[in-house]
Amino acid sequence: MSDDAPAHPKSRGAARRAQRRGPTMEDVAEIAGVSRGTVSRVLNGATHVSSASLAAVREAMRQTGYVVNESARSLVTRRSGAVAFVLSEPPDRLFEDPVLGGLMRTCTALLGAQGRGLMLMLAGNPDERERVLHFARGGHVDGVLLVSMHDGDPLAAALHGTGVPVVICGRAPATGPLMPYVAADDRGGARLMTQYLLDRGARRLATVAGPADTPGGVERLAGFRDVLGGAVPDGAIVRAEAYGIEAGRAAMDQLLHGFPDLDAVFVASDLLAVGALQALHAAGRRVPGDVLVGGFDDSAIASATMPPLTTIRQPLSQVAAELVEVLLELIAGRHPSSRVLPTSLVRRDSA
Amino acid sequence: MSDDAPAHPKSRGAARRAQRRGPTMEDVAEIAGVSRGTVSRVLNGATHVSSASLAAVREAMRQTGYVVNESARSLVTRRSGAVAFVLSEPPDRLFEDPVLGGLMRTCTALLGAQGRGLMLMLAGNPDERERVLHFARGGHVDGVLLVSMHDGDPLAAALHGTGVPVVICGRAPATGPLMPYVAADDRGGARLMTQYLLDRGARRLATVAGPADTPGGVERLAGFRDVLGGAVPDGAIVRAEAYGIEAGRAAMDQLLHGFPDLDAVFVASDLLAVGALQALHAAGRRVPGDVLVGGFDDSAIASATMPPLTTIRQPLSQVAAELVEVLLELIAGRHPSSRVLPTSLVRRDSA
DNA sequence: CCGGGCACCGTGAGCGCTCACAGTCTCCTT
DNA sequence: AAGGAGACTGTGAGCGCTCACGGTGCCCGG
Repeated sequence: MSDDAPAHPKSRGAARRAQRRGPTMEDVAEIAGVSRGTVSRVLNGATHVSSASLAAVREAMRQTGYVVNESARSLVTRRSGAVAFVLSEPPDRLFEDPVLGGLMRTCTALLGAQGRGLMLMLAGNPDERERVLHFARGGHVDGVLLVSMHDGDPLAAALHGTGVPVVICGRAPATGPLMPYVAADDRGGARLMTQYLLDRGARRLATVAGPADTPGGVERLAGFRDVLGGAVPDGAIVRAEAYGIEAGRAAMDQLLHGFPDLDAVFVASDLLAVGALQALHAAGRRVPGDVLVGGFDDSAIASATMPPLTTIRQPLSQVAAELVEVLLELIAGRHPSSRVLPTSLVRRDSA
Repeated sequence: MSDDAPAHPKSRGAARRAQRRGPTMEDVAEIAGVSRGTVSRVLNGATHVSSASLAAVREAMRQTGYVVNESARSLVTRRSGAVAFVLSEPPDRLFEDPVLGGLMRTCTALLGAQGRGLMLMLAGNPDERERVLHFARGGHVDGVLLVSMHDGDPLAAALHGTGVPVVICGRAPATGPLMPYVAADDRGGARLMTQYLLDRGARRLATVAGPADTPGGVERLAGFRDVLGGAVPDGAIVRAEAYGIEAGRAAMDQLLHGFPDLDAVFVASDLLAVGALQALHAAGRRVPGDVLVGGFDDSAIASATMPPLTTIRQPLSQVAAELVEVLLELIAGRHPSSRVLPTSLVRRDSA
């Protein structure tokens, strides 16, 4: 009742220090026998600091266990040190697709090495979208990595409107403001695979394409057509409803129905290919004996199927690296260009 | 040379406003004809605010597009509004395991609905670990969700030392300070599966256990033993090196070698089971004809294998929900208890 | 008719940092 | 020997917010 308030006004400083969370720059400065300004200088770059005071400050920091208060710093610099990783996808995509996990992981590691944090945000419904926008506008993040598979994503344009640097992973929306993107060469990869199937002796080629509103769905089909020219019979192209296993099975069933004597199929994603493999198996077709199957992504699942999937490898860690590089450039005020990274063929047993 | 500095000191306010990023509370207050204090009150709770000024402030906010500066707020409240999601794992785990992705996604969504952000952090090496600790100590996050599969993770103890609320997903380290955790009932699940295999007629049961330093590796094996009692022959237990497909294949090969007449195998994770299935297939054993195979996790891959995997389902979204609930309680200063959630059997074709 | 209570409101004092500026001190040039 | 160019350092003024405090006005009981 009597000891919970400092008795003397003069002891206020000490009391404050006692209840305060951690040491401040001021404390460090005092111990090191320098001023706030000098401590600040060693904190950012340490230019124009004598080696004597540098050492003193370092020692004082060590001794006090000082860690800089990022909020205070952000308040004045208007930089947050964080970037948002925005997933503009139907909610269950992340569950199924290991590709995204890898991307995220690599970005996090790369950003972390730069002392930056990665904030994960979903944008699967209007509420979430609004939150992302609010976040960006509020300056809580210095930049946004937008992973959007869908063309003409309204979020991309809206985000662009906030003035926050944005780089898109996948493909820039065909319409709307242009902003830098990083993507794997889907079309080239599809060409690679189609040609490979041809080289392996396929004569009755079919394809399971991805949804039409995704770059993968458009570009990979385009690559398939590039190689085959006009020689694609009716019924040899079926579009999957989504990128899941179920969708792949359904599409393959449909293909088997409409184009029964196929001897090879290019499937627009590994996950889809898993479903296709199941449908093929159920139909009694042997892979690769009766039909060759080529996938796309080289996701972790590709080597787990039976038989292991011949597929197109997306240079995922390179995509991640370029993604953060481009974003960092953007944040630094430069104007990096978009990048398309080459894909390559990974031969396994399915073709 | 002459027009880049304001001519009159008196115009400074206006110039500042022009170059300033966004409207501040002060601006909103001015427009609404009230004071900063009132604006602040409507921002947090709006108690003791007349409906007239409430409306005026709301309108002024709308009109100016005001969004609160979180850094300034954090600076004084010492709360950041973010929580860290720390992955204490070898780097390639996330690539392979869809379970983590789902957990992350659900946590992000749940946290987001509370207006909180989720910061993804890796802790796969000492550098990263140090970064996490630094982050926690710096008060950049209000709490930490530590996903740690390894027992006695030094990070858990270190994190506990920072005073930041921590909840562990998986299992609390047996040693060290006790902190709340949320886990699925691994042991119970393993019992469930083992009993099921027995009920299906298995007589020569074997198991591929997870690494010994993981709760999954310990608890699931314990559950297996619970049911079988002392009746487990030599060679019927093989420990996988890791949780990957390769490791599963290797372990199954070893089992086939040391315990050739097995008629059922309980594999400690779906990913491991994928490898096991491959090894079995390569050895010419049919599943489930010759040997029954049971997995664990019910990850997305379980329905993609051939045959689809009978497995134990972890209530992932419930784990996520409890995880954030417990953390939020902790942050609020309460003392929630740990939770263990029931698992269930999912019957597919492999057993 | 006056004093006290209550709902509402404005104000000042910071939170811990950065940045520009104004010193100080040393050393080199002319 | 005077002057200036650096190198180094300290200081003040905020960044935009919250929180405690001290006013107002108004209504009610005595």
